[in-house]
Amino acid sequence: MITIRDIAKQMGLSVSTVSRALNDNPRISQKTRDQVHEFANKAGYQPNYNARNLTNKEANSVGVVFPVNNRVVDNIFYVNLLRGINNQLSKKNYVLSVAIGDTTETVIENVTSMIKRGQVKKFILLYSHLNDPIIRLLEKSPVDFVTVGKPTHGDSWMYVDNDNVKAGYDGTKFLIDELGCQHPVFVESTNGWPYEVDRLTGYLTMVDEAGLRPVILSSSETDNTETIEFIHEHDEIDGVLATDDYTGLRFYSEYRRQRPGREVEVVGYNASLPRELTNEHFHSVDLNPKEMGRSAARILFANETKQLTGEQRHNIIAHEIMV
Amino acid sequence: MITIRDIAKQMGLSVSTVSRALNDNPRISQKTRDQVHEFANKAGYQPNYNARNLTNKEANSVGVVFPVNNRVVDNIFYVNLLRGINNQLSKKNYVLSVAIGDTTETVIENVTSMIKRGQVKKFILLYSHLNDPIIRLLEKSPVDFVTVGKPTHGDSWMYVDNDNVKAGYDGTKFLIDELGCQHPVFVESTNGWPYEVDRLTGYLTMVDEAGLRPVILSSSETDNTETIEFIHEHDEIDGVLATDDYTGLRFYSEYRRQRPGREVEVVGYNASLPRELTNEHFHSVDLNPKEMGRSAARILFANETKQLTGEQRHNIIAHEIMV
DNA sequence: CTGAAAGCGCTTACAG
DNA sequence: CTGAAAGCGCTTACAG
Repeated sequence: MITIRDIAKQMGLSVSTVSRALNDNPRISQKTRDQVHEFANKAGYQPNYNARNLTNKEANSVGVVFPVNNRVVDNIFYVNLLRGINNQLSKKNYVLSVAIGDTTETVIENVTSMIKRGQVKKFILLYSHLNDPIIRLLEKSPVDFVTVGKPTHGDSWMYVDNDNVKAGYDGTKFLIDELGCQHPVFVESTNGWPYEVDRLTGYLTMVDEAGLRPVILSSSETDNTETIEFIHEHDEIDGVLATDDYTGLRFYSEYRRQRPGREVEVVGYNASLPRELTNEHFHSVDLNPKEMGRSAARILFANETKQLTGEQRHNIIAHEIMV
Repeated sequence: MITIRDIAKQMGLSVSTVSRALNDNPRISQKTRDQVHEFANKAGYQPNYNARNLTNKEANSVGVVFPVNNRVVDNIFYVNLLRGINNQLSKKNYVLSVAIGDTTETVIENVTSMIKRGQVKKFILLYSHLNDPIIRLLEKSPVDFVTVGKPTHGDSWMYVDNDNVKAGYDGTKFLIDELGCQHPVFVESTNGWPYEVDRLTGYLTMVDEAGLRPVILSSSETDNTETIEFIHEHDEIDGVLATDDYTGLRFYSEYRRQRPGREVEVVGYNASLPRELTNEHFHSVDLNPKEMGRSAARILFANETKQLTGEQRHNIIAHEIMV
């Protein structure tokens, strides 16, 4: 691999001049800068980042932390986040380092060594859980981080998120206005994730605006007796706003099993199911994870240039209903 | 962050001695080594890898390359590969750097800079495509790499894979022996991936052994008229061996649509669908991606210690039928 | 506008 | 068994 020293020697310049030229230091004449850049490009020069990071006490790497547990259907969301993040990192000559493991302990160790080794000073968490030990660790470390999903309360740290109240509202509106539902039920998981609470708020607002009656079902992933009971007790249901596609599809399957021949319209979230696995009664709100990833990376870099404050410390990404 | 120099000063030793002690150099007395290790541990010392890599001309990072295009359902497979890979990398104090992008050009650029910057000297490709430009690039670069999936022909490079002939055989056997199918059809994608060819071989062998008649359907992802025709022409079909879950579920859905009230048993591959999205007639062969990831990383490190040859250059991971 | 020198935190040949 | 010194490839204060 060619070094700055090689360039200097071949161009009859000093190492310092070449370094400054490559970094576009105004103290070097425009002419020299241009010449050096051209030479470097032709020679396919790339700075050795181990050296550069060592001198600058920097790290051209962003640590991307996966949640410990995740469901099969969520993976498309995470991979699209990766796509968005890396899209930005490449431009900045940064590398995307993932921290992923089966237990919280493994991930903590992983993250700790990334920091202590001086290899990572910026992190993106692909989730935002209450009392998450990784978040606590990052808070007291000399690093920057952004979560995907807002903090459970307050604006304690930087994040990207969707407007989940609006996403709940829009999904419900779609059920009522576009699909003609008169009795949409809100189906949530039993986890009580913050985004579920927000989508519920949006649902309630829209249902109220439409003069309809709200109905809520908490659907356990392991036990569907409650769901079955619910379906039998609520003959009127003609639409479902589910907090995610998986929950929606679980309800839908059970519904079809319990009431053969009848239909409900379903709106879920995440665009996480291939079209072929569902049918025309199934809709999804795409949260645009790729854009969320991009945005997360942008915030991280913006905060480096100049400490962000208030509103600048988070970004809300638009969602889109996939008909 | 504490450095080797800090330890040296505080222990009244020289920097060289501390360095050697930490690297367990036998030229340092066991006693000193122990003392240094203990001190370092207590102090939470972690070597600065930028410095270490610079001196050793190494890179404690493995580049993990995602395929450019992938289907929604494949992501669980990739994320599990990541889990397995990182499980090994953590032990070796290596970091997992992902290369992911929307176009081949982006990914090539990504990989090229990783190499030229001296940041990555080992790669794992999460796929193995014929005439893949990334593979060609890695072949002529001074790096090691392992693919997930065997080369299209020969043993040109290191890889991990499943025994897909056996996986095809076992899946078919399961349909016939356990589920009592007499007319299992082999459903493949129109891509002709190498693993599909192998699974077909296994299918044909088993069908032959059972004295049954083989039937093959190539099912396009975009146009299912052929599939529909096929279903109507083949009244006898009572089982499906699909080259992946997605293909299997697509066929199943179409089958149910075309022949309401009738059932077929389906065996797919990859364990990529949540249980709730399918039913008791749907089965999947789990290819154990996490173990594949682990194994890929192991090969990479083994090859560093001592150039692997022949059989050592690949690893076949066992599969398992999820009933 | 350009250069010589020091330093980032490591490792290792050379010396004792 | 231990240490002083050079060097990995960069950047930047200091000097001219």
